[in-house]
Amino acid sequence: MTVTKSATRDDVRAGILEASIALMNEGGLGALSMREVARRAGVSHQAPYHYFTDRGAILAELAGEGFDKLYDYMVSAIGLARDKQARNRALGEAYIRFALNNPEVFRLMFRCEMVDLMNYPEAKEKADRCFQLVAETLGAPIGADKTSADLVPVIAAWSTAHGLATLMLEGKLGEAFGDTNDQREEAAKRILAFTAQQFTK
Amino acid sequence: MTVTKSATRDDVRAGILEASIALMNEGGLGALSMREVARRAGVSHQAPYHYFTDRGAILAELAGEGFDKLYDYMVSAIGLARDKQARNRALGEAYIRFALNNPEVFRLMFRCEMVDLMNYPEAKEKADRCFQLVAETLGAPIGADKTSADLVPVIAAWSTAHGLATLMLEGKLGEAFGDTNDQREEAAKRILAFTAQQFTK
DNA sequence: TGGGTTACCTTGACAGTGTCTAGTTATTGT
DNA sequence: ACAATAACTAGACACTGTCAAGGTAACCCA
Repeated sequence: MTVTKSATRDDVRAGILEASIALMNEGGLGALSMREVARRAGVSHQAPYHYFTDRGAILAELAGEGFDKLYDYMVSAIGLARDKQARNRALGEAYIRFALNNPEVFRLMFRCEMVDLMNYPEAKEKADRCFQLVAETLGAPIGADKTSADLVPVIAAWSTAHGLATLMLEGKLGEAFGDTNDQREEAAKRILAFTAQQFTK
Repeated sequence: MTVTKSATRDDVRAGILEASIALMNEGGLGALSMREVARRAGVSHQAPYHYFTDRGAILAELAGEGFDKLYDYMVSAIGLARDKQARNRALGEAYIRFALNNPEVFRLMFRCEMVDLMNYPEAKEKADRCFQLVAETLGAPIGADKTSADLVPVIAAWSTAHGLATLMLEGKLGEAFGDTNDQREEAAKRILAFTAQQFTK
């Protein structure tokens, strides 16, 4: 029986991730430097390398956590919906809510030069899990691979939600839709509703 | 009458931008460092600061050029279309073609932490020009501001095209749609066509 | 109980970066 | 022709990611 003495390995690892998240949320991804992370975690500037091969590995871990969180957002949103149409709408709204609430992580998750999922299989699995959930919720055949024609509607819907989230996040729609996340989310609902209405006409 | 001696001011400025573009296209935005730009342009590491206040100003200039180029893509695509429906489709396709052909510039144009258009009015104007073109082509009332309900369809369509471009660019759709730009553009056409077909049903 | 292996972490160094400051050269207007 | 100004260079600073080498403490097996 090993009694925890001061800081176990896992504590250090967790501290590093915690510091990374804090930095990211405070000053954006640009503020997340290995040395500052180490400083915050109270370890030497080289300690993080014992847990993560390089900066990209930390980002990949954070992105993976992001995909898990997105998954949770979507699952609980779907759970509240009664019929198929409500589910579809809830899915898109959850996607955008996640993006607005976690802008930096969202960026991380969808920028291949920051986190190339090819190199981080466990993060890729989490991402794929999200995509599967989207595809199945929107009614694609189970296990349909991305080349299938069945997925055209899925990708179209995904693109709309993703594009809207991105444009809002990057301020390309101006502040016309409000400067609070609640207002922007409300605007997003209207736009998604319009799209959905066209689809089911 | 000033005879050009060796390299005029404008030449140097142009050389700096040229080197910037080359670096960006070769190694991505991360490879675009002030010092490397200067090295390529054959000037001291400090010379670029005489033309651009900082790294962000170079990026803003490149982004501005990007918006101009996007504008051209869209205008010439619209020109070839006969009716309204064809114009709408051509617009979205041109948007995606631009993104696929100029991935790095496209990223630059739509990432506010890299180029905050608020700080670069002339780049912002070029961006607004693009948005106006999109809005008017898609049939919004002339001069409608972004808060107007008339713009809901415009933003919905824009989101779809932008999201699709982004997801493709970042490799989130896998290589299922092919690894050449032509193949991907073809796939994008199918997806946009599906969306448009829903809208006009 | 002792010795060695290993995981964990530190310190030091290197090349690279953006940008400030100061200095130098060239061009221009009068 | 001369002073002012623009264009450019050189040096320095603090910062970055990461390699290399060293140290320390825990564990395993005799």
